[in-house]
Amino acid sequence: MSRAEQLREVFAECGIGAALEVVGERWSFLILRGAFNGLRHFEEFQTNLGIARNILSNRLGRLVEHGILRRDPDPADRRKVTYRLTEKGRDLLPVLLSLRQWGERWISGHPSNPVLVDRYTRQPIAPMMVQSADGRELSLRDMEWVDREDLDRESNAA
Amino acid sequence: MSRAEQLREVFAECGIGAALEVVGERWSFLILRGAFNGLRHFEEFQTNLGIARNILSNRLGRLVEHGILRRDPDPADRRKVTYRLTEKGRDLLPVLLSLRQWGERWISGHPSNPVLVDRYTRQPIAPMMVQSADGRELSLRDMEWVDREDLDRESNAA
DNA sequence: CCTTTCCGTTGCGATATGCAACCTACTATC
DNA sequence: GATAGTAGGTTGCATATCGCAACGGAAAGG
Repeated sequence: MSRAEQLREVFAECGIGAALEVVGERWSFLILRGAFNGLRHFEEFQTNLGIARNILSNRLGRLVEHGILRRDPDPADRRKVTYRLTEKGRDLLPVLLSLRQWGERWISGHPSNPVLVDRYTRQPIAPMMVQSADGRELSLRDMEWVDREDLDRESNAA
Repeated sequence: MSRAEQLREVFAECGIGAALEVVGERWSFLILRGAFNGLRHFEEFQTNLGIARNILSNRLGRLVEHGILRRDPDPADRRKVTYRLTEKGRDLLPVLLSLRQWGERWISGHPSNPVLVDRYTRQPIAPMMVQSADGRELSLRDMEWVDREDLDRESNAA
């Protein structure tokens, strides 16, 4: 097995590694943040993020390849191309929000702008947290890592 | 203000960028995954992840610098150094879990091992989701990006 | 002593990124 | 319909980061 294949295994043996293979490169998260905030066109991403054009091109291509963004011609202006989130891409919102809330709390020290609010109550969304199946908030002390097979044996024994 | 300028402001201050400066490099998330799974020693990280030793040294140093890991001598063996998560580091759990769940759902297609369970009910934890302040699950359609000052004006007007 | 283990560091080649210039469609203006 | 400008790239080249293997000091262990 080649070194590259070994690495791929290391990355892929866990959902985190699998996810990072797709969105773990530099700029990918920032491009996605832009997409969630309404950026659609190449030039918008480029000027707003200050990313190098070749890298932006590469990242957009990768995100499209992996089905996270959809690439369509702009019907209003045939020079333009629109990049938008697919469902797979939109489903990354919890990742982005967790990261953002952590950054606000521990690095920048203050909430950033704009705020994501409940459209109807106008209240900012709640902090992301880990919850039990029945909705209680869990801290690390309340949790345990269990091998999947051991867990199956437990439930069979019960 | 032009649309481009509006967008520039949107991105100027954001916790995501701040967070990525600290944990956005290659391997950082995987090292943290290891730490959450109980890895403590340099050699454990190295053999478990297959990461190059110089890079591992660099990343551990950065994570310690930023207060995400604590570096202590091992009282039982003075050759050894233990790296453990600080509170700031443990607070990254929602990020890691969101990423992992996304990877399981959209990339690897199956849950990975081991599973994080509620210590008492033995049930796997719930999927990470975005919630309103009063605990309802929100989808993107239920939410809206609002400028912080506009939001303040809204609440004053009400 | 002598060997092994642990946590790095160093040198060097390979890969990824940044920057500027260039290119091809298409659009807008006159 | 010639000219200029815009959108979305590509290409060449410099720099930064990464991966690998070899080496080193300090502490166990025998």
